[in-house]
Amino acid sequence: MSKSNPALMLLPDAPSPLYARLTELLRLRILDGTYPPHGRMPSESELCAMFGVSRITVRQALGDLQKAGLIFRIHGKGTFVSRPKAFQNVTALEGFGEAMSRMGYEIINRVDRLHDLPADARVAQKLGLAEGDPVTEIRRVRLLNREPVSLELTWLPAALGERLNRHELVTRDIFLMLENDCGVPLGHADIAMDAVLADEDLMQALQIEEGAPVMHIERLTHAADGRPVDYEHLYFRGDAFQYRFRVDRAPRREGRA
Amino acid sequence: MSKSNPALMLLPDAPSPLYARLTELLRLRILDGTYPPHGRMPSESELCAMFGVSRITVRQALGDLQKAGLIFRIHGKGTFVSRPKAFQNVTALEGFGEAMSRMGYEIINRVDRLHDLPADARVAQKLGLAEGDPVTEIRRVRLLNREPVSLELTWLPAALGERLNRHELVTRDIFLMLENDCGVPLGHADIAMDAVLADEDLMQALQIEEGAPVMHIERLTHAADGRPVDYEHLYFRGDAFQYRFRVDRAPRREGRA
DNA sequence: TGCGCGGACTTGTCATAACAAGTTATTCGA
DNA sequence: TCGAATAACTTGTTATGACAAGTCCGCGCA
Repeated sequence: MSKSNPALMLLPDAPSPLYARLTELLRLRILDGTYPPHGRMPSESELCAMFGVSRITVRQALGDLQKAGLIFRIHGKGTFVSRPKAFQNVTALEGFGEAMSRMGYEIINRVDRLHDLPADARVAQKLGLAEGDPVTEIRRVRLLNREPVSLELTWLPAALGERLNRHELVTRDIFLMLENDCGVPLGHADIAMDAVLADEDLMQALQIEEGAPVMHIERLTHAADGRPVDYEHLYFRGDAFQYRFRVDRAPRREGRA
Repeated sequence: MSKSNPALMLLPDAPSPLYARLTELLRLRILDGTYPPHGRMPSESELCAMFGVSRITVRQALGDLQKAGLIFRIHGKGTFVSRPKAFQNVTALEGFGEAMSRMGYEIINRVDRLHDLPADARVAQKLGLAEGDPVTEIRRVRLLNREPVSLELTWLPAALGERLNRHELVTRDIFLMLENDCGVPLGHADIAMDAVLADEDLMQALQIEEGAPVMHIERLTHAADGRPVDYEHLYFRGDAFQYRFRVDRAPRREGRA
């Protein structure tokens, strides 16, 4: 019924779902100021009329924008544009390089080690393999503007690890290579962080003093289907790096204070 | 039409939305093993028939479970239970006490300080106030099973801070008090983490040795409308605590393999 | 003047219906 | 026997319709 609607025709690809196109269109209007921060958006029924779509479609689009943090809704009042938004969807699972290059930093990875070996008990358990199954072990030092900021130990199932290009490991994130080159869509990661003191190995790798504070991050990344695909231990210099992100409040189920 | 359905009647409160009750029921069945990890759940139409609800309701419930990471869906195949799931939806903005009590730990807060004072430049900037505007400063040490795990410094606009009950600060999270008692729905938080060494103050507060590693978290929590409402510096003992959470890969626009 | 009540908005929930699109197993034809 | 078409599933998308519940404004009554 909305095939001839000019507004939606403007969007790049007709094949994608209607609500997705509407989401993008509204996102653009928010970003370009058509709907200014803290301003009220058209009501759901107005949007239905404007774009010739049903309310269920409008609500799906608005729901996505809400999840992305661009708008918020107040029952009985309306839908409003969120404030400027300092940093957007940093909640998202993102490689360190992805995040840094998005901010304009230059990242180089020094690959210290890259080889296959039998999985020890811990790695096997995390990756859902049997002890002794072949895994690829990667040890990298990441340099941000020539300064070492982190030491990263990575284990992948060897079947995946063998498909990584050693040369590209210097500049590209493993995440991107897994998704784009290996056809493994990523789903989520379980993360544990704590603070530790630098040991001998870390001192050398990160060029810091003994006893300097280091942030330790254990990250197990899963494919979209839930299979664990990438197990990492990351050590960040406490003095040179901050891990920043944004978390959203879960939709509150009634009042179970 | 589903008023007489026995399955849904088992749930505590009838007043809450149907899909929410269905979500909880399915969550229980997943947790108690009725639907085992990696097993297939009943199809959407089967669930419709089982509970006498429409597919739109079933899909909303399943969507919530998916967001919570308990299930995943494959187009054309079915809906499946995620693996064991070590820790759940910790992506959500959640108070420390909320998270710990959910895991069965006993939390006590020792309130060292609670008073109003003029905001300094940094606090004023973060909270969007003018320098010198009154803010409430709270200093707490959190004890988990009698052991100190964190030192927390909190600043709130005085208008909000005055509505907090000092007595309740001992056992309840500020987040919950803001939402339930002050009527301030929370939206998101911007977080920065790094590792530092314990100074004199931290040594005493957390009963650790000098130079012990401490995880430092700066957190600026915003209300649903984007207004900053709660600025905190948290210091966690590196040896006694891990910050754990889960992040999801950003939904890939189009080319999503 | 002030208070309450209702009407006109808003978003939230839910039902019914249909078709599209992806997966799997079966069946039929070469 | 092997392969392709197909039927029978699945989840994904969308429309239409209805009522509930929250907010706000103004009208009328005391």
